Amino acid sequence: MQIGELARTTSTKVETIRFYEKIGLLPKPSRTSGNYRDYGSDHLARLSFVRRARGLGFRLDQVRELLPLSDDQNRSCSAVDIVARAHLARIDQKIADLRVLRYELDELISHCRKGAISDCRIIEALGPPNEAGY
Amino acid sequence: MQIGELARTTSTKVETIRFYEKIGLLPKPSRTSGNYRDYGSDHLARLSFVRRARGLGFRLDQVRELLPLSDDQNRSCSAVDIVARAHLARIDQKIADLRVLRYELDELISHCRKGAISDCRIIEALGPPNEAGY
DNA sequence: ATGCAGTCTATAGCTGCTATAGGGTCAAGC
DNA sequence: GCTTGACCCTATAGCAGCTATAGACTGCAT
Repeated sequence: MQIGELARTTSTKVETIRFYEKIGLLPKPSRTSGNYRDYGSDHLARLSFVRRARGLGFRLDQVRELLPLSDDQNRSCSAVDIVARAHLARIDQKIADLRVLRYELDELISHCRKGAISDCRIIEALGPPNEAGY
Repeated sequence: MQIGELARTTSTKVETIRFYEKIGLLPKPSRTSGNYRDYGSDHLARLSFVRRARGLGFRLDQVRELLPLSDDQNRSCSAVDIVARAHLARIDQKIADLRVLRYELDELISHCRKGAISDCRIIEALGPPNEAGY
């Protein structure tokens, strides 16, 4: 299986696969006589793992943490659980942050609509501390 | 006012201010005899604007869009409104995406807890499409 | 033989900073 | 007058996580 096919089956760009190889996230595959990368099912499995983990928002260093755990199926669950829970906490924090942001922005927009054209609340709120009180 | 003071009053790092200047987000200030940057209230106002907008999650190119609008107070509100609403929509989308993510991850974790040590659902779910059905 | 899709390496670019190296400036204290 | 220390200067490289480019080769069909 050459790189393009692997890319298609995992919805990954070719360059990304080569990038993962370069940073050691994917093992170097064997090469054909024409120096083309030749992948097997083990590469597919590993890349799928990486992509799924990335899709769940894990950062590359966390994926790196999870990878060896995926190898020995025994006793790994608790270790995985720790990483996953930490990640969940970060996601919750991010959601909370975005909600605050959303609220603030929504406030600004609704004031903008109500206000006269000449005094835009958004612009005002974005001004310096001493000019626009907030 | 030199750069350190401007940095402190706007909670910005000195390097960030110089960076903003380099990319043309802040106008070049005059220099003292010793080649130190010398800022005035206009710089303070503009940097405050940039930082507030960034704090609301606007990207730098959006801040660039908003900046000229902040200059002419008349007729700008609707233009600002458009940018702000687009930003709000993106935030909503991001929150929705994170919620889906959160749910998926939570599912995995709870199954992991319930399951036996040897079959970790998280690892399983991260496997390739043909090995772990999902 | 030629064309074209696919692959190769190496390198630079993206966003939004942050950090480093290696120097200059300025006010205070001895 | 000289040093110390805090501040400032420029230029450059680095971070994540890719993405894009240049310039060359391979492999298959016509």
